[in-house]
Amino acid sequence: MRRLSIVAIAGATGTGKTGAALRLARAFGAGVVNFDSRQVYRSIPLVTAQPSLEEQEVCPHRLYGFLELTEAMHAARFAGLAHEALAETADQGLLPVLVGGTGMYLKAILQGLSPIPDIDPDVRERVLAECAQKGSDRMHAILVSVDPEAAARIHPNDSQRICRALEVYRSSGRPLSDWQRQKGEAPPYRVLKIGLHRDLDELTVDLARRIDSMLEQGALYEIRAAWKEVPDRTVPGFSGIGCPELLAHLHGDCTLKEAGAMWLKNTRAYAKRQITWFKRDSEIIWRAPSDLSGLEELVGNWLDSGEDRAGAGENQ
RNA sequence: GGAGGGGUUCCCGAGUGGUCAAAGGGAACAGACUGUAAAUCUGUCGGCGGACGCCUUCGGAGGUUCAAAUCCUCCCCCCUCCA
Repeated sequence: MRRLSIVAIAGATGTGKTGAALRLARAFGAGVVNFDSRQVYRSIPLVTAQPSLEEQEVCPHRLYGFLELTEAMHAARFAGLAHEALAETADQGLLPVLVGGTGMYLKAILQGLSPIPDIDPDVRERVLAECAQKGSDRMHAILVSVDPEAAARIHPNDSQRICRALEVYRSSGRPLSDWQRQKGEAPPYRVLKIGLHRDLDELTVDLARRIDSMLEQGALYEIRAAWKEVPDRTVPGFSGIGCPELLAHLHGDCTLKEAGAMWLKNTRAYAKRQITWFKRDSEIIWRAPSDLSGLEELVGNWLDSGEDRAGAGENQ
């Protein structure tokens, strides 16, 4: 992997990351690489707030809207795709700019993941079935006996992580905690992390506005079409906020107004989780979306300082 | 006008003499997080104090009782039904 200089723009949903990225595209000739776990789905660009076609015309955009609703994504797979996309962007002579809101994906890209092998699908299915039957408490007790270290870290109610740990053990024959001792390899990137932060209450006002605007632009129509394509609510693509709410309305379970209220509530809660995640990252340089005036200077200086040290050619 | 039902902590909602600052859910706040991560999960959640505790709270005002959100009286408001 080459030593690329890349900019990462992080922040909660609706803080204007796309806009900030386009500023960099205009100023430096950048290419955007997504790191958002839901914006990868093809059939639901509006509901997942993918950059519009006009926005995507400003510069090359990668890893948006390429996946079928039925297909699952996960951090390791995404990181692999992102490395390719970053390299391709650099090959075009553009500054790669990672943009997104999935903290774990960004971490997987920038720090790497432990080299845990893929899980045998049969094992996975059996574990999930067993958990559904026995409940997370008893599954946790089982985990204690095979991987006490992981069990100590995972709460007995956290069925998702308990199942993951058990899957890894049963599928690979080694405890998850054992695998995780081997840290992932961080790529040799030189990274500038920029975070966009807004007060949550202020952000919520805009999130409400954005939902109204999505509905005006045909979010309901988009979901109806997606449902026609894949009439299954449990499919990975429909797990993004907005989908379950709109599907509930389409099935007559609630009014559109109620669906909108739920959508907003869930989006706000999600934004809160994103803020919690990113604020722990001490490498992030925070900016207010209302004042991005120094952004180009910040990035420009950072690029210059890197060239001095690493010499020419690192970026092309 | 008559007959019922109801007003509970930010919201919904349990609670019908003590074990009630009051179940449960939601919201909110704080947090965790290496392969589902827009997921999953945790803690706090009337005020003050380290705990024991003290103070304020269950529409309002009185009363009964050692003790009331819970019983009685009157008053205010809401809903349903009959007129």
